[in-house]
Amino acid sequence: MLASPRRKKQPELVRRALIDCAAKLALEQGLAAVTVQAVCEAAGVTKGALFHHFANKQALIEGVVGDLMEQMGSNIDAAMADDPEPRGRYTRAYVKVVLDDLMLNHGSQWTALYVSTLAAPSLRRMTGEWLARSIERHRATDDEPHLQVARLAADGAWLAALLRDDGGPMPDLSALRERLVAMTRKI
Amino acid sequence: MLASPRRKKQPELVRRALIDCAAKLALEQGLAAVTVQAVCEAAGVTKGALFHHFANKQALIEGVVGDLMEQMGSNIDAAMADDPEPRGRYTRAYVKVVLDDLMLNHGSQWTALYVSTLAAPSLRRMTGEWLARSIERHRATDDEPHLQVARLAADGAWLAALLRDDGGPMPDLSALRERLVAMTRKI
DNA sequence: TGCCAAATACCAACCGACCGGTATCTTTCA
DNA sequence: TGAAAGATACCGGTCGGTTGGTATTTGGCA
Repeated sequence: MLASPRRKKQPELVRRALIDCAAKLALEQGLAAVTVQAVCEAAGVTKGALFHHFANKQALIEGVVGDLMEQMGSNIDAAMADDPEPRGRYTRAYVKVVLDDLMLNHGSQWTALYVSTLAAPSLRRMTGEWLARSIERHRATDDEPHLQVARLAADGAWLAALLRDDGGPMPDLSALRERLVAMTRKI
Repeated sequence: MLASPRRKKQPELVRRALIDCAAKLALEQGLAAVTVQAVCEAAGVTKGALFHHFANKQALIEGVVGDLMEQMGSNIDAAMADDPEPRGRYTRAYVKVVLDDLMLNHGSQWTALYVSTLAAPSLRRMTGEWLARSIERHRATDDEPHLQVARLAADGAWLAALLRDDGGPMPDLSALRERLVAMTRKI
């Protein structure tokens, strides 16, 4: 990712910074706070730089979402690599990644952002298609109803974590994780 | 609800119209489409009227969300009234209401709006507190882990329905409903 | 019951702030 | 030196909200 360390300008880093700052703004203050100006200030560049890297604001947001999906995908792939049992492997990885993220980051740094994207119809379509492809790809091993329930519950937990970001503590997440993982093994 | 039919001005109806139009806009075109101007045009009044009924835009949106939660709550109460078994009654009602709504409205007319509210931190807090109170109220009968999983799965289904509003058809919702309801009865 | 002031309901016009986006110029690097 | 990277300055449009006024309704009193 890093270019030669001697160069002063590192456009790749600026691009990343813009995406990261947009993500941070979205999850901390809501999607409405993601203005071009705010993102530029947070990233320490001007609008000229932003519009040099992204054709328009929509492209920036899509960059954020794409980045998010990419991370999610590689996390799931990593979790799957450790699992010898083919049946339900994808579902187990999905559950683990989602719940571990919730436990580690105490409310998940991605949750709010992810949900933010659902508010805009265009981004919703983008996320939905990615998820559909992801599930379709593992249809051979993860198509049974009880596996679907496990994945849905993980999504629900993720939603619940979002809703209680100041409120009381999340009920035992590790127990829930074990319960859902166990659910993928029975029958 | 209706006042005397002869009167020309019926502020209660105008207030309702504003809330309804805001909700409609949000779910059809996303929360970003809910501008004060757009809501007023849809309701056939001017901005003066809107700001007479609501202190600011935030108050209008909160009105929409409050209305939504009220409907949800009364639907759940109605479903609970038909259930003789106390244990898991709330969870069963929750699952039924959520999934029936999804089945009936083919993607749910409320889903998109509900998720839209999650994008804004203030509304997120509002929704979260309502949900927490709702669960707390039924802690005596619905606090067991497998009931929590059922509710989370219902939430997940609701999220999944949102993501596939144009894509492929939802996998068998009525089967999922039966599965989750059955889950509330075992053990 | 009829009347009239006060409160309510609503409208038309307007405002400053800020939005996304562009045009143009300067700096930096290969 | 020429292309890429980024800065500065600016634009038209729209946003949430206000102002000042006009209808309509209501409640108290004769």
